[in-house]
Amino acid sequence: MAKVSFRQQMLQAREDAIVNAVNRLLAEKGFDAMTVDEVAADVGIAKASLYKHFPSKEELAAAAMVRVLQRARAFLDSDAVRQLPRAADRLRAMARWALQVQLAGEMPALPSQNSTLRSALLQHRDYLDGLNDVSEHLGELIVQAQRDGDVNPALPPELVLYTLYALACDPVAPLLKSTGQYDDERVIELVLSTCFDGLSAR
Amino acid sequence: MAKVSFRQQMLQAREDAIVNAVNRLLAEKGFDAMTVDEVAADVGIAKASLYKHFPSKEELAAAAMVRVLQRARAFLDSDAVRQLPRAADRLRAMARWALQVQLAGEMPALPSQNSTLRSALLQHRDYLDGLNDVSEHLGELIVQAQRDGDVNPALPPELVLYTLYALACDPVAPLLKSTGQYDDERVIELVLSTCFDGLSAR
DNA sequence: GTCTATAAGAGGATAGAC
DNA sequence: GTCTATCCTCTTATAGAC
Repeated sequence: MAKVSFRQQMLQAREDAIVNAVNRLLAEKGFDAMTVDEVAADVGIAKASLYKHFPSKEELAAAAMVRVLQRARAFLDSDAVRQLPRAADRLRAMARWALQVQLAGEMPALPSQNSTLRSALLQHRDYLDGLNDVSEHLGELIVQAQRDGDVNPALPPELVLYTLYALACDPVAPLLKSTGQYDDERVIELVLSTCFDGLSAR
Repeated sequence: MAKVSFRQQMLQAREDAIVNAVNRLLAEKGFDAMTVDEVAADVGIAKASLYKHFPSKEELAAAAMVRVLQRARAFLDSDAVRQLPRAADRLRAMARWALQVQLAGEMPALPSQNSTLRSALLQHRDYLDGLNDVSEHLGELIVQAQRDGDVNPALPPELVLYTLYALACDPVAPLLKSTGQYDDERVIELVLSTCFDGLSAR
């Protein structure tokens, strides 16, 4: 009994290491440029061993996406967020979190265009569940923030949702950081400002 | 003399057709998913013939990027834009133009991450010249709009520039259009609103 | 479950005839 | 400059021994 549990722990640890590597590589170079050989080398095992854990490259990417969605959900449920009184503050905290993850090189990037990966993900139960879960949670916050008069009620909630998702993938924050003029915190403040307050003067 | 000119015209027309196909395919599926075979099939010539015109896949993509930058520059120089009194209005017109091109499926998409293409483009004279040309032009408009008090002067001009570039590549507008609830014009108005006025209520 | 070795195929690029 | 046919590399995926 204890032996089985131990083996499962080892298995879990190994798969965590794999997903970590995939996550990092997806953030760094994207799905197409990431090769399974690289993942194997990064984890330090043979490629064939990888395929014992995950049946395809698409499943590898899906696992990374599922995990980042879980992280997002966990952050939404965290005390740090729930203590914030206004829904708009919680949305902003979420956006800040996504930018932090992105600047840390841990935001796996999917091709926004149609691809083999996109169609694979759209049939992936865990991924869809995770995406729906986060989207519904955010959707409620958006509607609430609009009721509170904090988020522009003239905007369709889907637009607000899409805009927040886009924030996490946009190259703006990394580009701004790459100029070397601002530290991470300043970059995040600036990008949040353009997103929530717009480019126009107020 | 006339014969040579005619041949050059034919050559030019053929290369235009190629760049058109590349542009459309880049917009539809991106650089990695686009194959040279597809381009050749789309143009209606053999792949080997393609390589007589452009020496590599990267050069094909670069040609498409150069042309869209030329189109952007031409729009900036057009009467429709120059007649606008305020720099901020000209920036908004530019953003609107980019969204129209994107919704028309004519905005070639580059991988924002590092890739073979990115390094190739960074050594491509015509591309860099075109990009600098447009960026400088936009940069002047941004600074002027900030002086006018129309664009938030607290934002670094590079951030405004990057944000405008990101607008043209973001999946937000196509996604919103795909819901089928809004026509192109409405989608563009909504996205422009989030970009310039932000998500927060004013 | 881990390895080495290899199959299988896609896709960028080229040879050579016309 | 256009074609057909081919090369060759890279990459996903698997076979089979341990």
